[in-house]
Amino acid sequence: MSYFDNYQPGFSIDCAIFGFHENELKVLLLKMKHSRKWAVPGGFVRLDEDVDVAAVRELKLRTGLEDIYLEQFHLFGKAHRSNDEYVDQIVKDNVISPELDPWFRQRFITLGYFALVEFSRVIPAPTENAIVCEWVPLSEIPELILDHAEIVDKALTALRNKLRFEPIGKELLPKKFTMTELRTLYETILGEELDRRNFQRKMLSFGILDRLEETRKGGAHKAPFLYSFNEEKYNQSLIKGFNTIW
Amino acid sequence: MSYFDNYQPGFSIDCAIFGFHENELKVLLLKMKHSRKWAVPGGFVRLDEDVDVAAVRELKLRTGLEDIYLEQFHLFGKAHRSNDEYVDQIVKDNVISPELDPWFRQRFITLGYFALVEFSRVIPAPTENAIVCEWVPLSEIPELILDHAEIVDKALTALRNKLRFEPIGKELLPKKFTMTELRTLYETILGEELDRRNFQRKMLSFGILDRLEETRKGGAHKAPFLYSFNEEKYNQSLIKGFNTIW
DNA sequence: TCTTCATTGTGTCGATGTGACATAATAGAA
DNA sequence: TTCTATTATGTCACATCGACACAATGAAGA
Repeated sequence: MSYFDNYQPGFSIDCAIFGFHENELKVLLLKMKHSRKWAVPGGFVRLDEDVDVAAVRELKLRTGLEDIYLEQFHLFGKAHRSNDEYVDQIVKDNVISPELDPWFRQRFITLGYFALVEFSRVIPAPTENAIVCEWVPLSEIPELILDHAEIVDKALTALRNKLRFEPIGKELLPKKFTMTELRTLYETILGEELDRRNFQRKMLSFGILDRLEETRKGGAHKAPFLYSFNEEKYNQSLIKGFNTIW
Repeated sequence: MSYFDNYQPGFSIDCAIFGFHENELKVLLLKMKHSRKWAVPGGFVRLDEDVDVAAVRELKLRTGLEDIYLEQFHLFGKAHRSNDEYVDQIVKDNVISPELDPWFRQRFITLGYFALVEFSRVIPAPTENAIVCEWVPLSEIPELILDHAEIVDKALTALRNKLRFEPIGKELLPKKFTMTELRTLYETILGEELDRRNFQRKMLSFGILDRLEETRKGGAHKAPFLYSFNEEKYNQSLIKGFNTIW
């Protein structure tokens, strides 16, 4: 049985998986131990499998999580985005077995997904010994294979755009969080500072947060309230969007 | 030479082409003369061709236009969105030649594009005798093949979302237009009425319109000013977006 | 225990934007 | 000339926004 009998030919999916930790936005990357370049997790689509289901399967494989926020953002379809030099290299590096050579020499197009996950729930666990799988801060992205740098870049842009019009955070933060943690997440994604007080006012006005009775103690300062997302209202906002011009 | 030697296997593109005419949003549909169901224009991607280029090629084929606004909006990848019953039917209807039977029996995924065109520039011209090609108002969409109803539906949603955050209209209206025509376009896409006076104020505040000296005479009423889009400022707004929450 | 410090919660104020509506202008029809 | 439909522009109360002041408070240190 060959890949050609089981998988959608010339088509792959790639996932930019984002997590938030220590005030940094990180992306999950992997590479073969002995190869130099990294890649975003990706895979192929079984012939009898929905494309979106294949993406969930790949995510589950890499993160162990199933209930993940996942969204298509772009199809990368340049004629020569994959090429023989690349395949020569991965053959030489024993990244793939020789039987797979013809499969990888197809012209490939890939569908990009971005995923948002709660950092602490994921322990990057290589599924094979030869694979390294790590959270990498966006500021320290190493050299990536093929057009994967563009994939990460476009995924981040898609995430930013999403943030501008919809609530985000339920997937990236723990259940309970402080307003400062939420704001820092926004600042990190947007790459700019936001006024602490105005952010709080605006965010609360959306009505998607519940303020809990608890506070988070531990710092040499006033203990901040903890908040959680109100599932129902959060989902309503997702549908309607926040701020529409018209 | 077979399709298998020349085209990306199991992959197609489909375009929902929108035009605006007589205060209605219309979509370009086509069908074989003797078949019952309609379809949105689509095609295959040559093995050495960028996917986006294939979409432009298909659009040029159907509309004669090359400088068209075109945007990917979704990949339709359900495992059984195409099926044998469908292929049986198009074979029976002589829509395809028998040699193409195996090609069409592949599992197909399709990338949806939506396109915005100035209605008057397009004369729907069937490229073959057996094909009917028509502008159809959104309110009168006939029965469509496969999941093409979903494709049109999702394309419209994408168009609406776009309208909410970016200027739209340059591609759908003639060079010169009245404020009422622009507003009607917005109302049509959004499916709701907008206050005439507030729309004008807001639209002008974006600074992407130039008011011309001319007016459009012809009605039994005050002649409205004509406007045109200011290319430079229009494109700036496209990049920055209009109204961002943060 | 009292003071100090860092950070949070809440409020204020002027500028700007928004929704609802009034009024004036005008091309063509009656 | 008058009437009518439609456009152009203005008004006004109110909401929202950005910038900032100040009080509250949990913990550390004197």
